[in-house]
Amino acid sequence: MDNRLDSLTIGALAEAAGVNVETIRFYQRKGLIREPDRPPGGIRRYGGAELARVRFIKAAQRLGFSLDEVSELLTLEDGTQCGKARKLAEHKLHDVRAKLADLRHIESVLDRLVVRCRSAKGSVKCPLISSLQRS
Amino acid sequence: MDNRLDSLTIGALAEAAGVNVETIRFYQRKGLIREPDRPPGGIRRYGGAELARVRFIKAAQRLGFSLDEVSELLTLEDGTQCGKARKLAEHKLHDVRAKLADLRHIESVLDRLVVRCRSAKGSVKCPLISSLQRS
DNA sequence: CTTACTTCCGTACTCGAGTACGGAGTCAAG
DNA sequence: CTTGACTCCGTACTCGAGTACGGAAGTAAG
Repeated sequence: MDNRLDSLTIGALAEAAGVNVETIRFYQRKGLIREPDRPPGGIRRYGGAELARVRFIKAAQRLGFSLDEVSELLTLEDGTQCGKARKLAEHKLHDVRAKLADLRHIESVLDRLVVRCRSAKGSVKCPLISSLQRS
Repeated sequence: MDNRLDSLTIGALAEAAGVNVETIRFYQRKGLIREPDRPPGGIRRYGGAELARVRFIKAAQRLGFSLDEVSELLTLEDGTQCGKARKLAEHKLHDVRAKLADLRHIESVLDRLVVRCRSAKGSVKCPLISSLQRS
């Protein structure tokens, strides 16, 4: 079919996926992508399947999944075990919401302090610093 | 004044600040807290000032400041350079808001996918998995 | 005085996700 | 057939914030 995509060197694969060669090798060591057989005394060739995998990994990472979690997702590649995939996503969503709550709290505290600092021109002590000293 | 707080061993200091002894030693190496002189052949004693510093560090960390940033904040301890402190806080607030935006986006994508997975009972392919394969 | 707990100190390890390095082998162009 | 680029492979390093280890020396209680 698509010959350009079926005999990629590791460099071409990396380029096509927008990652570093070392990243491909790192994923191989982690078992995230298959390491094609090496023709005796030659170099390995990669196909569209490997490219798709690297892209899958990157897409999952953008949603906040760690490589360990990605490797679980990869075992569900065929799309027939939606329940398991959903569980992983629900769990991640939960994590994300927890982080959001943390950050929102930090945002509000920081925002209040910044506002106080802005209107503290010449006040005795910096509100930010004294807040840190009190807490 | 408060003798209990003015001759703390490193262990007592750590305990009082709610951190590990190794953490104190680590902060000392980083120059975040002063290392009291060691009486010849004796052990170091810490005072309320060191305890306040550890607490300051922990409070700043809770607001998202890294130890490098905390060490900048510590140079403003006297509270007379509110402008500088405010700049640091504004910058951090900016970072926090950027992270919030990222996370909100992730949340919405993940939430949509989870919802689709829930109502995809028996559909041909798991929406989450196919989304990862497409992106 | 002994025993058990701390301190001191340097070094090394942890986690996560890569990145860097160096030497040997291979491949394609001129 | 040489040159330069690329691959292979193992090992080591990066960052951030600690944690762990191990041996020597100090300290407190009985």
